[in-house]
Amino acid sequence: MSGISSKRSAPAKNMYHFHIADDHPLFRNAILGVIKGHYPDSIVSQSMTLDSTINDLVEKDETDLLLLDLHMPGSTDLFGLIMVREKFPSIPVAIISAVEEVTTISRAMGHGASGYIPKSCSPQQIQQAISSILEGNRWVPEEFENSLTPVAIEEKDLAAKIATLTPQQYRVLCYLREGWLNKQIGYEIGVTEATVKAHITAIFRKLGISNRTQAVIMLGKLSLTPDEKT
Amino acid sequence: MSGISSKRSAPAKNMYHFHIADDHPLFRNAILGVIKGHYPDSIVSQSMTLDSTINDLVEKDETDLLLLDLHMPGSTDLFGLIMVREKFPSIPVAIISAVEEVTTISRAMGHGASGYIPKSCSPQQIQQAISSILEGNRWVPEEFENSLTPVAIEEKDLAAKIATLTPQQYRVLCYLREGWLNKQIGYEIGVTEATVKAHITAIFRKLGISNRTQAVIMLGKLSLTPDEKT
DNA sequence: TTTATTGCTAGACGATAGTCTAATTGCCCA
DNA sequence: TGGGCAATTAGACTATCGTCTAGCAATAAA
Repeated sequence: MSGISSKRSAPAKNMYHFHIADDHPLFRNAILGVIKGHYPDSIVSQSMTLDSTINDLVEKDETDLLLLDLHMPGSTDLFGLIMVREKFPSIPVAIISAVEEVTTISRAMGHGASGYIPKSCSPQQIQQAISSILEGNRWVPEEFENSLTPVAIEEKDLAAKIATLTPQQYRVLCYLREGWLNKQIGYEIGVTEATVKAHITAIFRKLGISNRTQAVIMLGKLSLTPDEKT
Repeated sequence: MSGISSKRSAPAKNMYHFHIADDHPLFRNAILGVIKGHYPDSIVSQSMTLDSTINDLVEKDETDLLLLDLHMPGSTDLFGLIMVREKFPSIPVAIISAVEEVTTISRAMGHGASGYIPKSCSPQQIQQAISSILEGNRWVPEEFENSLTPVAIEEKDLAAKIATLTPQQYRVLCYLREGWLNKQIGYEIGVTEATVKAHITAIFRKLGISNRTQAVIMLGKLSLTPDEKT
């Protein structure tokens, strides 16, 4: 509408819809600044937990880019990425993370991330990464471009099993793996304890296990290097 | 007694007592070869699980060197090292591991290991490491000597809590964290299910948690990088 | 519309987990 | 030689977990 000269895409195409999922307010604002600076007309929604992220994305599946922190309540590892990629395969995901190790970056990209942006990146780099991903490319910091390795088979298998879970089962698993009681989980997601139990039984069958402890152990395989703090 | 010329120590001093704790038979034999080659009169005992390792060491606390694999039934992480160091502080521990990352080596050394021997080491290097540790030195591969970092405070705290556990509580925790049922654990260590429960309650109090799932989550903090396979 | 399927819900019931109390043993120390 | 004291053991009891069965709604196929 205003003085921005239109390129090949319609000007409306500059109105991207971003979603920032990060529990760190400072960094959320930093990302917001970069986005608003380069895409002033874009819509930006935010969430602070994995559970609420899923909920938000369900309501607006026209999201153009999800900026996902690897470390937030409900998921401090690759679980969140796997969940989101399965549930919303059409939404590109850019990982935002303080971890800057090849293995972590490789695993994230191997599980379907469209980009990996270390939190140490400059605003310029972040902007560059975002626009590149919006164009359909995959982006990692230059120094890692040629050193990515494939994901382990066992991890792929696990991801495949997780992918068969229903949305509600995902949500339950979010809290289960944090050590919550069924009663607490039920209260949190608004159903009876009995319902939670039913979901959990279904989860166990799909994962091929028989109790919640084994679930935690199994999902522990998706954990990152112990260096993450943010 | 026989033809070995005596040095400053009595000839009996060459009769060291080693203990190899590794569930990989091939590598156990490799280590055994190195030891028998260089210390032909030494006594070598072996174990394949963390639980049995503890039992063996109780019976013979005059062990001169424990060669401990970081990855065996009962502990696939730093838990075994922390346990052994607390229970037998006078026994030097040389870590044997396939993992060759600075962070892992730093953590192991920070938790009281006297040495860290990657499985890729040559027999010569292994022999060199062993004799150096027997002399009271600390040994890591040359390339890591100047790049070790201190252990995180949270990890030290956790180790301190684990250190307050009694021997039997350790044993129970070994199996608990692998997803075993109380009944199974009781059968394994030869006590009633009721007894196992009593131990578990005590463990929860010391760790400041309230159920076994949280125990698994908590101890998961001691896990190594996801690359270990051996 | 009918039929089948899938996901969400929840109650009933047996199994497992966790707490509380207490007896037994071995050990250190006055 | 007796106390403390810590560790281990276990029974009784309650809470939580996990399975089974089943109703209900939404969606897809016939």
